[in-house]
Amino acid sequence: MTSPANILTPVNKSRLHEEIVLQIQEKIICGDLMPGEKLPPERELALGLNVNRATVREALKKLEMLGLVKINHGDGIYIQDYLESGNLELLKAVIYGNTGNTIDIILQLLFIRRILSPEIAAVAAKNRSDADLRDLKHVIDGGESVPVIDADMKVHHYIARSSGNIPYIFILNFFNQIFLDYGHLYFEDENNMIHSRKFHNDIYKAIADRNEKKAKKIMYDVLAYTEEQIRKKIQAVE
Amino acid sequence: MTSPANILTPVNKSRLHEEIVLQIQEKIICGDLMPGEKLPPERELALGLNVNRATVREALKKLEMLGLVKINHGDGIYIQDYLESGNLELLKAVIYGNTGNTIDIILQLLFIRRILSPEIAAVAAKNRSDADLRDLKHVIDGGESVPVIDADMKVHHYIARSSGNIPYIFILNFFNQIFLDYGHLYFEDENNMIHSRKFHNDIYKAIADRNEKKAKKIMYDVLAYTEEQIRKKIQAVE
DNA sequence: TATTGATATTGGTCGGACCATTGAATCATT
DNA sequence: AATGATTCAATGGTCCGACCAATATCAATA
Repeated sequence: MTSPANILTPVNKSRLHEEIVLQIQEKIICGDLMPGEKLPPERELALGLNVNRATVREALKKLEMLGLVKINHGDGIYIQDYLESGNLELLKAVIYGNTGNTIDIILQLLFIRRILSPEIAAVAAKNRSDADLRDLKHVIDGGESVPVIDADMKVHHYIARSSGNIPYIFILNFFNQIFLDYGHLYFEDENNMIHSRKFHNDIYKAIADRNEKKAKKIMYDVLAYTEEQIRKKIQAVE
Repeated sequence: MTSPANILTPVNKSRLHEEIVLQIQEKIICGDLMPGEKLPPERELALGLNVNRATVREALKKLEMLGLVKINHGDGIYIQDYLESGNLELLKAVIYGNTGNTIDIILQLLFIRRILSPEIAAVAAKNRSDADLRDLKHVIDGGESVPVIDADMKVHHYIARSSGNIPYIFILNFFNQIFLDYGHLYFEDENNMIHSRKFHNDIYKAIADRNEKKAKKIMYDVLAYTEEQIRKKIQAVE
């Protein structure tokens, strides 16, 4: 389980424009730059940041995509209200930033998942094709060779695919990206690992049997359990 | 309601790099470019597309953010499996593209909203502050002067804020961006407009009274109604 | 007063250069 | 033969300076 790679933390080989993104992002999220405010022109920004204009532009492009700024050709660059225009990519920045409310957001994310995923599991039980079922089985049969957290992510992914609900697949991608970094809070406990393995088998059976209600209940139970475990873990830390 | 602007369709003043994004995006989504495949180097792409390398880079930057490609310094650019790495921004491309499944995705989106939003409404009734309530009232009191669809979006937005659930706010932003373009399917009917106005008042009262169950039910009912109306509208078209 | 048109500002694109990282081939060491 | 170090070519990242294109501003005009 604890492979050598797990004790290492990736070095920060940030690109230059990434650093600029972070810097401006920070200022917007913490309120130094308010919605409606106009940013200095690219040329000035480049001068002030002591980088080339092309680099500034790459950064601005990303900020625009995050919903943090609006770029108007011939006019200028304006700060947007990210609560109205921000997307889930931006939420990552909020989570990984040092805004102090990371834990709250994780719990809110778990709440959303607990509401949404059981219903999707039911749809999956109804709509799944035989090919879907085979993919799901393949993941579960991977067994002990693959880390539980990876298997778990894939199980959810294939359930999503089975449901056929495209938007949910993309929302789930976001969940998974986050839980990749915070999943250890749950999976570092041996009992929870066993619990999840059992969940994988149980929900597979329910989906195979096309038992919608059972799939829904199994999904709800495991997510409620997960949520509770993480809550406890957090409280223990505080 | 039908202001002059509504009968006009915005001219396509697409930036050059946007066009490149669309072109490559299309090839990836339709399967011409498969996951794992390596894209030609930037210099070659620029040559082939007959544009400057800087322009290609801006396009690639966006494709990377959409989760469509992975850029490795010193190595190259690889196509990713967007079903595993794509985010909601990419979903927009799928919706507005000509993949033929737009309507299905809209209905799936409505499904998710119907599951999620009532629960959020309940939380909002519990957590709302007096300031939240004032904002909500302000939108509703805007009355006939503002188009129903705008008021409706804002009502949902302020309910989201009242709930305090940050991730939901960002997911809702996505919903709203889509419904801005497809909301006419619902709001072009006079009865539906009246229905929505009533909904605004009803849910305001429930939230003001901190009546969680009522807020949840009111939200569920209106979303179920909306969904049904849009379903009918679609079937009528076909 | 309202419209038009010139001008300045600002984002978008260009071409060409050099830097930084990676991967593969080569060579040296054991 | 296997392993590690070196070199080199390919490729993304950054830089510079120039010009194009859209927009805002304001003076000139009807």
